[in-house]
Amino acid sequence: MKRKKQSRVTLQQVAEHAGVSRATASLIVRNSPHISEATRKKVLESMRELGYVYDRVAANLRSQRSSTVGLIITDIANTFFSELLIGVHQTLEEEGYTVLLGTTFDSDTKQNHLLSTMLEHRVGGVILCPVSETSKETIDRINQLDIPIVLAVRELPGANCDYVSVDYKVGAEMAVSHLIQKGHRRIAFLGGRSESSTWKERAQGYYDALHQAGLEVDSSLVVDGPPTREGGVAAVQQVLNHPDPPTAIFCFSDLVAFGVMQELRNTGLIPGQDMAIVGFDNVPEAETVTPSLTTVSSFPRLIGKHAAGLLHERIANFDHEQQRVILQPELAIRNSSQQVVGK
Amino acid sequence: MKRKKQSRVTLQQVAEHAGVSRATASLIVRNSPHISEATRKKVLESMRELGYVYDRVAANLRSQRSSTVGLIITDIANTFFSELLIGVHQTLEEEGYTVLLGTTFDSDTKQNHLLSTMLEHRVGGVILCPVSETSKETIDRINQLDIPIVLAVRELPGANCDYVSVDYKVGAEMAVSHLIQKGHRRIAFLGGRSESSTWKERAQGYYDALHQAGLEVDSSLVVDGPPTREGGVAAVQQVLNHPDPPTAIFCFSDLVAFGVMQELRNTGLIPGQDMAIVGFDNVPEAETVTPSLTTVSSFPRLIGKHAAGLLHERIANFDHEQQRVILQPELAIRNSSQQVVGK
DNA sequence: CTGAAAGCGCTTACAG
DNA sequence: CTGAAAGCGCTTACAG
Repeated sequence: MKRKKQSRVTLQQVAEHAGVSRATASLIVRNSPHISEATRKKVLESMRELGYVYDRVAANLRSQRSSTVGLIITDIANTFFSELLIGVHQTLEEEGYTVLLGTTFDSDTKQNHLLSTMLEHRVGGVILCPVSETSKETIDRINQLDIPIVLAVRELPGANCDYVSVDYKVGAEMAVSHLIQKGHRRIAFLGGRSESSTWKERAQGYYDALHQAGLEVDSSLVVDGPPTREGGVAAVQQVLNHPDPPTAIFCFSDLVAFGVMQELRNTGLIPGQDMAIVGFDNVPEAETVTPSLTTVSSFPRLIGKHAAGLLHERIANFDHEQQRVILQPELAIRNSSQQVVGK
Repeated sequence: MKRKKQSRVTLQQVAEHAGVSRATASLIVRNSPHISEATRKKVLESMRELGYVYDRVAANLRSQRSSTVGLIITDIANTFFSELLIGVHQTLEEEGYTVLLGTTFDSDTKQNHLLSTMLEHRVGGVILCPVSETSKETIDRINQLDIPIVLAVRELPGANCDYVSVDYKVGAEMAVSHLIQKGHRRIAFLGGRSESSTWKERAQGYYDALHQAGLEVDSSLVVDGPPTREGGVAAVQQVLNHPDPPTAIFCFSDLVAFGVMQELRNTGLIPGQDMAIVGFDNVPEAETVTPSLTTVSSFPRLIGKHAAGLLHERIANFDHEQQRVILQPELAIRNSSQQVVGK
């Protein structure tokens, strides 16, 4: 059975069918109040009968508006980002936006490509979780087009945009101070890209906590790498071969922590008992893994909500002054860090 | 510093700047081969200088094409769906599509709303992971508009669409047969919405495996519920109060299994030792949880790839005959089911 | 409320 | 390759 591709029903056809002008029909789809109830009903009925579907794309083209927004993240397989996405979606869909999603997998090329595509699609704004080596030109390009952009999660030096994130430095400080309080003196910091602002801020918190306790930083206990399970596995291997190995590990993220715990088991060590572990993010899995993971809550869904809110404001008022929202993290203490060190 | 919203550079302006006609400029942005190298270079240079951004929306409107595709899933926080999303994205972005993402959280209202919005945005097609109680009207509506649609993960009775999924029945059979082989005679089936095709198929596999082993089905060991961690917690509570409790649990999904394991621990039972557990999906966490979870691999990323492939074909050739892709699952045997029952 | 006209930024088709 | 014209489906502005 061959089916002919029927063309879309237009507002013109609806108007004819209902016996009104196209202008009137247009007012009705846009919910104008200056229409008598009788006409409105008649036209809505015609739409239903003809199976009319509003063409938002044509409308946006004519009125120079946009009802889409781009969201670019680095890794959707990371629960942190799927939570952030939920926050963005919830807020933006309420406001009537549709979200174009792109995942960069931390590739700058991919990021540029995605941004171009989104701009070509006339997005009204972009929420960007930038890749580590994002160039300032990337942001400049968007600013020049006067497309509102909100950075989330990672800051870009010199970028002139709204920014929303969590205070990673304070989070790292909380985590490391907690370990120190449990008696640990040799604490490693594993995983994460050392180029990224998110890593640098955590590193700063890590240093600060050590200094406050009068401990020296041993840079051989700081090993960066991909912020993934595999990255955790690789990083912990390096540290375990250390002549004077650590007794506790502060991990860049929960994902890294899971890799670390897995690899510890592989080498016969029991995480939480032979080695204290603290993660970062507080993903749902952190609660259910064994031992349950002490970690820093970074509230990704809330980050998403705030980013969406800022973007919405910025779209409404482009010249609004630049805003920064920095959420305060919280330490969730669980079993992976409870053992007190007794020498 | 007030900035005036500058309007978009148009192809017309580019043409004028380069001293060619608008038609020629249009041919160049569309990579037509009938253009001399010199002209092409000149025009591309003008584009760069003026900061031209191709307006794909206007182009699509004129040419009656679409470069977007809708993807509707039920829960992005579920790794199964984020993996599926990755598969869809990878395939579709290669083909030049941009993905509009929507999450229904299993609400029919939300699903209808998302579909409407996507149709209004002129999507070229839709990949739908339908909510459990999707009405046939929902699909009819899309079919009437001649918008290609591919169903993924859940089948809808009577829906006249391409479909891609995993053979859940066979997967469930593998899981339950494995438990029977380990000596279990009382095996519960926990979690999942009993209205959904994905549940029914698993249930069928569960029944079949029991029958093949000459075991009777005890319907009090079958407890449905939300396909989430919380659902697992709730379901296992019911079964633990059973006068003749099971020795093994086949869970609707890994997520349910994690909830089950968590709750077992809460009640003082050791998962994998006091109670054998098998999950479904094989999410990354299944490997790292303790005990590591025996589970059925359902290859969500591959499902996504196939769904995207089918949609792409269907867009290219609307009258192509209806296709079904059913992937074969695999059992990943780990520690949560290794204990042999000795009475 | 209506009607006729113009225009958003592009593509298409056609005569040169 | 060019140029002028028409049109995708809508909104806008304006005279009635």
